[in-house]
Amino acid sequence: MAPMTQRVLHVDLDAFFVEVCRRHDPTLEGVECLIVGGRRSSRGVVQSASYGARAFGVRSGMPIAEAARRCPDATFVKGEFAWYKAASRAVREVLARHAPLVVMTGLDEGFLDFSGTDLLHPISLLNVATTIRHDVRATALLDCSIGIGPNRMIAKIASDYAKPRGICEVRPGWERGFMAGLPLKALPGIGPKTAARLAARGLEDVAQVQAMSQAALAALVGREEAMLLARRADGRGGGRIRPAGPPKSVSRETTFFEDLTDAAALDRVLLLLTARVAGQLRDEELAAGAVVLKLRHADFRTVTRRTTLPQPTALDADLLTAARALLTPALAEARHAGQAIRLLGVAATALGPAEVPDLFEAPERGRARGVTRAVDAVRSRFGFEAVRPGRLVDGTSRLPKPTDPDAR
DNA sequence: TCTGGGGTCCTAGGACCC
DNA sequence: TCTGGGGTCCTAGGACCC
Repeated sequence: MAPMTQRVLHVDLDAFFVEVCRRHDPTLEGVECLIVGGRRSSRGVVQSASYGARAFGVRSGMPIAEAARRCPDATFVKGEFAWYKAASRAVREVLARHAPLVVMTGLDEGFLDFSGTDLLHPISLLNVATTIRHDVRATALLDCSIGIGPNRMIAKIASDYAKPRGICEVRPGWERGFMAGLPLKALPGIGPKTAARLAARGLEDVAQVQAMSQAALAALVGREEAMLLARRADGRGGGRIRPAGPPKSVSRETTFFEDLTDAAALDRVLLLLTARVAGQLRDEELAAGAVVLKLRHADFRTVTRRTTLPQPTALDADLLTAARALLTPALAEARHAGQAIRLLGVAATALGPAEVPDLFEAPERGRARGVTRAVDAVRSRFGFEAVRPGRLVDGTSRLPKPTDPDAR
């Protein structure tokens, strides 16, 4: 069967984190330079900056300290993941009213697939996009930009081009012309490293790639990469839009306010991270087949250690045992290298469906399962913090603060 | 200026088996 | 005695994305 023409909308919310924070704190409504990511003195990076702050050169991913230097009068806020999630869900519901298939690819963006709809009755996607922008504004109190194109890649780049509060349509046949004006780093999958590697070979713009023969391009970057680059420069790419499957990994990590060397303190953090990972696994009815421990040394070198579990599990104790067995030697290596620990993380991976209780399992495991069910029940009513791991409860074993305790 | 947290996918080497 | 090659699983690291 011939592939039918794709018709795709990409909806991208404008300064999403910033605007959601404003809706939750009316005192922020008039603030021109608003930066979300953490307190002024925190060790974090900018998650999102208002357009006012962007005028000062503030960008997401930039260290907070740098943002504060560029925009000294900015207001810094942290925000709450739960707010973003709720706002994202509200937007998703609006989008779902307008398209047969909606796939969110982040909290603040999603694709709408209209492929084949024009066979039934021709519709103007420009009109649809205009209606969606009004609906999102009215329902979720947020602005968005929309890109329309014959495939995912084009629609996504078009929405970026339309920002803020705009709509950009690229009709079939216009792809090459639209792409010609872009730098290579605007292409999906071309990040800072690849862009630098291509630039070292004299390749910086899409137009250059378009003008080259396949052979000349292959001589520069190799046959494989040449084919990929040429395809994208031509405006083809993105693949089919399909609903996201189950997650492939679940992880929690934290960067400390100060680098740590104390093994006992690190173990307490490990306990908490593991409990959060395990809790999410059970929420989503998944079991882990392997555990990955992540350390970042003071010099920013990142080390991961992985181990396969004897059996799939979502129990705190199982994951903790595995994580601890990884932490001890990894910590010894760091100590040997004279490195304090900047970040600690735990991931569950090789995920599968929740384990079926084994009829012949050891009685302790059955008890652990029962206690876990009770803990989950309390948490589902009162939140994760309602039940804390035992070693974190007594006052002497306080968790090191991952974030700056000072107010902004 | 000093670098977050949550993910996905790819590569590459070594072990092990046939 | 020396020597294949393919397939799969496991692990570590890295690039990229939002």
